[in-house]
Amino acid sequence: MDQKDIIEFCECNVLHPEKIEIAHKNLLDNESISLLTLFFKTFSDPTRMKIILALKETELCVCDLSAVISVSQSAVSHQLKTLRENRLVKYRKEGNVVYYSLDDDHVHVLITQAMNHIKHK
Amino acid sequence: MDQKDIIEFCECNVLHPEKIEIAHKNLLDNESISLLTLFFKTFSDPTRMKIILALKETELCVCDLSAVISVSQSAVSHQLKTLRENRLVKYRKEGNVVYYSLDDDHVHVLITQAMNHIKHK
DNA sequence: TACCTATATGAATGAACGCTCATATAGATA
DNA sequence: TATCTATATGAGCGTTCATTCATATAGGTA
Repeated sequence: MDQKDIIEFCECNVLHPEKIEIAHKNLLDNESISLLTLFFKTFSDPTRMKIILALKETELCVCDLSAVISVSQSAVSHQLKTLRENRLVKYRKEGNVVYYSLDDDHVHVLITQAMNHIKHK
Repeated sequence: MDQKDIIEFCECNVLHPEKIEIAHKNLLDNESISLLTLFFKTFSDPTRMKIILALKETELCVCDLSAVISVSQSAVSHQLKTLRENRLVKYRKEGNVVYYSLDDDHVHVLITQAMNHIKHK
């Protein structure tokens, strides 16, 4: 992309072309930005976060989840749908009962790092 | 907390007390949940994500940022306020011009890990 | 078959939020 | 002082989204 094209958008005149060039190299394409922000958005809701924490060590049925995190069955089901769509949980059915578990072991590494960030501020 | 209190909320009856006890130990207090989800929420907006990426290697003034990520000055300023409040950026003033830079070197580790997660799905 | 139960889901509602537009503020300069 | 410019910010608007409520679905059991 041309410097000219990059700069065109701006409404003011205090521009630093060398810095802008460096910054521009670190940007990502829109598709990546979208995937990235949607991923983080999944972790930005308290109900979903509680579900993820609850499933850290053991599978739970919807009823268990509702009880453990004190959220209505319907709300839990709605959020489980979001977590399923983002491939963060998987499930198995046993008769009427659906057992959910984490689909990604690495998730808790991310959460732990975020906690450390918060603590050190 | 008593099993009885935990279970009270649930509307159904298929409960697994042993699993519930394990899950319950991994929950966090409401304050921690709130801090954690607010932290992730900061990364869930495309404009803020672009700002963070742009600032990876160099400081930029508001005008530079607006130009690099092609977002209006006003929108950039609004999002910078959010990033400031979450202590993700710091700034220095030089006359009229305000230079922003990242306040946390670890942030990009988190983003890189998130990217890896997405790629492997 | 009829009914009970665990889970899923559509619609409605209210709250949160990101943008635009207009304007305020503050530093620089004439 | 008067004005110009870079940045900040309040109000308003439209959209997104999490919850509740009502209901659908599907598996079990009598």
